[in-house]
Amino acid sequence: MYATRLKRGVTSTRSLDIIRWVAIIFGSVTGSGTGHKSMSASNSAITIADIARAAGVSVSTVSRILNNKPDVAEGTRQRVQAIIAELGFTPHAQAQRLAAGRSRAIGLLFPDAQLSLMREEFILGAAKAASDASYTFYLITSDLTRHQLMALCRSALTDGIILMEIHLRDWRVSYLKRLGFPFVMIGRCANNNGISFIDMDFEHGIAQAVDHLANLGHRKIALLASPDDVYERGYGPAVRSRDSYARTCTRLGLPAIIAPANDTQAELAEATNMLLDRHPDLTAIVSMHGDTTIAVYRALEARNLRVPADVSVIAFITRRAAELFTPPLAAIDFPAYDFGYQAGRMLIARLQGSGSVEHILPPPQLILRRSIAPPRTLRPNGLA
Amino acid sequence: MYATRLKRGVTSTRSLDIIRWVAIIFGSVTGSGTGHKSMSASNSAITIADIARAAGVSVSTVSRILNNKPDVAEGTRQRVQAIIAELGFTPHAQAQRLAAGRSRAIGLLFPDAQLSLMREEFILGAAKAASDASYTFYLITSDLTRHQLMALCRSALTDGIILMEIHLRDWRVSYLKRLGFPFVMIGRCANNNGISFIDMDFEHGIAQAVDHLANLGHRKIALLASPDDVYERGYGPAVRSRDSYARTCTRLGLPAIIAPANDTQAELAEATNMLLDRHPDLTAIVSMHGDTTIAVYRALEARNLRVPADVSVIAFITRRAAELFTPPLAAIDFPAYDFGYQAGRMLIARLQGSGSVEHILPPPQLILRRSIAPPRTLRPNGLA
DNA sequence: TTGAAAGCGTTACCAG
DNA sequence: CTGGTAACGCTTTCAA
Repeated sequence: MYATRLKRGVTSTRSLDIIRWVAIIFGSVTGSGTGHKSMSASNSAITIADIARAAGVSVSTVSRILNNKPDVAEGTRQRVQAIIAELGFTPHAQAQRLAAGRSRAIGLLFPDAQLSLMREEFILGAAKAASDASYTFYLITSDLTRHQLMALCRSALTDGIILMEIHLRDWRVSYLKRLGFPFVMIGRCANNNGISFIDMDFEHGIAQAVDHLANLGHRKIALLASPDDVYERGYGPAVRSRDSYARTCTRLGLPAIIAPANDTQAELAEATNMLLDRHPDLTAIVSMHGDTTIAVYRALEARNLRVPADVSVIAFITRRAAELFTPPLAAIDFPAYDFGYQAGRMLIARLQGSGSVEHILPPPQLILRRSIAPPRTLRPNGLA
Repeated sequence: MYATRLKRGVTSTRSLDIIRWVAIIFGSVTGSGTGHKSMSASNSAITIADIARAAGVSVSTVSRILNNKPDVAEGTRQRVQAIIAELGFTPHAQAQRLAAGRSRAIGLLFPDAQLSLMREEFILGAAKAASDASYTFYLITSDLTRHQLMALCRSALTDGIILMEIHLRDWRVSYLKRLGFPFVMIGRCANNNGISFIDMDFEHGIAQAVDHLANLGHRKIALLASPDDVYERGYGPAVRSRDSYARTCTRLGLPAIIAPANDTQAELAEATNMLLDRHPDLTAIVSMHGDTTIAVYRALEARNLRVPADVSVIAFITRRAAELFTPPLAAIDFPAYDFGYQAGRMLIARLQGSGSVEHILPPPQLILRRSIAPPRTLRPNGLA
C-alpha cells in the first residue's frame, strides 16, 4: 500500500544530536485532494464586514459586540451574535492587535542553555498564567542581543515579557526600564526599584541548609557552586549563594570549601572527586545544581561511599526531580512552576493597570529527604 | 530602608497548589520615576514612514529593503539602512503580519495534563526549530474545544500548528484537514493520508522490550499500561502498545498480564502492588509511563524486592530522566526533544512550500541500563 | 444606540 | 529601480 523509503543517512543538524532516521512515505493521498492548501490562514475568510452586512448593521456595531461594549441594544446584540454563531465567525487576532495597539500576549525569554528538568516548570507555569488571563504565550528561546531585544519590544508582538537568568547588573533590565517596556523578572538585580520580581532566596536557602547540616554535627560541608566566571559575571544566584555560604561558614567557625563546576554531570563528577581527594573527611555536600546532582551520587557510589551514611547531600531542585533520586534528595525546594505562574500573573496584572510593584521572595523551604543524616562519627549516638 | 509586609495568607489559586507567600515591598522608587509606563509597546514610535521621510525615499522602497527584495539600487539600500540603524528602527511585526497575510509563527498545542519530566523536551525542541527558521513560537496549553480550535485557526496568530496526544480517530485532525489549515502531528491517527507526523513506534518498541526480556529468560512479564478508558477512547500510544504487547505474548506463548493505571505515582504504586499480589512469580515489568515509574521502584523496595535482581523494569522515558533512577532505568528511548524539533521543522517546511508529506517513525531504540537482568531462577547460569 | 470614516504600520500591485 | 496607493481586518473617535 505504501512505497516506503528509508533514509538512514547521518542528516545531522546543528545543535540537534541525532536525526538518525527519516522515513518518508508517499501516501496514496485519497479523498480530499493533495494535502492541505486551501485556506492557509488567510483565505477569502469571513470578516466582520460580512457579519455586518448579513445582520444589516455597521461594522462598528459588530465590533462593539465582539468587545462586549455596553452601548449596544440588547436586541441588536442577540441578532448579531446569532449570525456570528451561524456563520462561524471568529475575529482575526492579528488585525485586532494592530488596531487596538495591544497584543494580549506575554513572552518568556528563556535561556538557551542546555536542558534541565526543572525548566519545564517555569515555562508551563507562565503559560498557565497567560491562559488563565486569556493571554497568548510566546516562548522565546535563545539569548538575545541588544538589538534583538529592541526588535522584540518594537515588534509589538507582546505587551510585556518575563526575564530570567538575571545578573546583579543586567543590561536588559536597564534597557527595558529606560524604554518603559513592561517586564517582570524571575530573579533579581542588585537594585530592583520599581521592578517586580519573584526570586529564590538563595541566600537564606544556603544558610538554612548549612545550619541544618551543622546542627546534625557536620563540620566539613562543601559547596558545589557555579563556575567562577559565572560568579564573576555577577549572576545573581551564583553570587548570593556563594557569598552566603562563605558567611555562614565563618559564623559557624567552619572551613569554607567551594568547588565550582558547570551544570553538567561530567563536571560535577570531576568536582566531587576533587573534593573527596582534597578533603577525605568531608561529610556533607550542598549542591547549587539540580538534577545533574545525580553525578555526585554516582561519584560517591564509585568510591564506595554511601548517601547519607558517609556523605549527606542536599540541592536546589524541584520535588519531581528530587524524588527520582535514591535515596530521595533532600532539597531547598525549587517550586519552579509557581515561579513561572507568579511571574506571569504579576506581569499581566501590571499590564492591566492593577497591581503595584511586587517583590516576591518566598522563604526557602528545606525538604528533608533521606539523603541527609548525621555524620558517621556521631551516628552511634545520633542526633536526628 | 524598605517597608516590608508579609501576607502569609492561604491565597490559594485554582489549579496552582501553593502560593503561600507574597511579600510586597514598597520600594522607595528613586531615580526613574514611578515604574514604567511610558511606551507600553506602541508609543509615538518611529515607523517606516519616518524612515522614508528621513531618507527621502518612499515607504515602498523602505519596505523592499526591509524584506531584502532584489529590486533596489545598492546606493539607496545602503543609505536607507544607515538611517534605519541610526534611528534604531525595527518593524512592527503585528502590522507586517496583517499586511503580509502570514505570521511567521507556529504554535504547539500542548496537552494541559499534569507535568511530566519529558514534556519540556517537546516544547524546547519545537521552539528551537521555530527559532532556527526565524519563526516565533506560541505555546498553547489547555485542551481546546472545537470552537477554540476554530478561533485559533481563524485568528491568524499562527501559520500552522503542531498537534500532540493524537487519537486513532481525532476530531481535531479531521477538522483541520477539512479546513486546510496546516498542521503536523506528534503521534498519528489510524489513517494518515496527506498528513505529516513523527511518532514513537510503540508497537515495535513494546515488542522489542518483551522479546528482549523473554530472551533473558523471563516468563512472566507484565505491562503497566494506560487506563482502560484511555485505551477505549482510542488514544494511539495506549492502543498500539497494549495490542502489541498482547500479540507479542501470544507469539511467545507467554501470559499477558496487563495492569492499567493513570500516570501518577499513587496509581502506579497501587498497580504494582496488585500485580505482585496476583503474580508473585512476576519477574519483569514493562512500563508505558515515564518518570512516574519511580513508584514501581519504590513499591518493589517496600516489599524487599530488588531491581533487577528480583524484578526487571523497563519504561518509555527520556535519557535524562532514566539516568536519575538507581539503578538507571532501561528504556525504549524517548527522544522527545528531537520529536519536537522534527515536528517544528516539518511544519515550517510545509509552510514554506518545500517539503512533502513526511511520516517519521524512528526505529525504537532499546537502551539497556542496569534495571534489567535475567530472572533470579536463571541467574546462576545467567544468559546475559 | 448606531454609523461613517479615519486610522493602526505594513506589504504588494501597478505605473512610471 | 522607484513611488503612489489600495488593501489587511479590525478598533475607535465623532456625529448623528
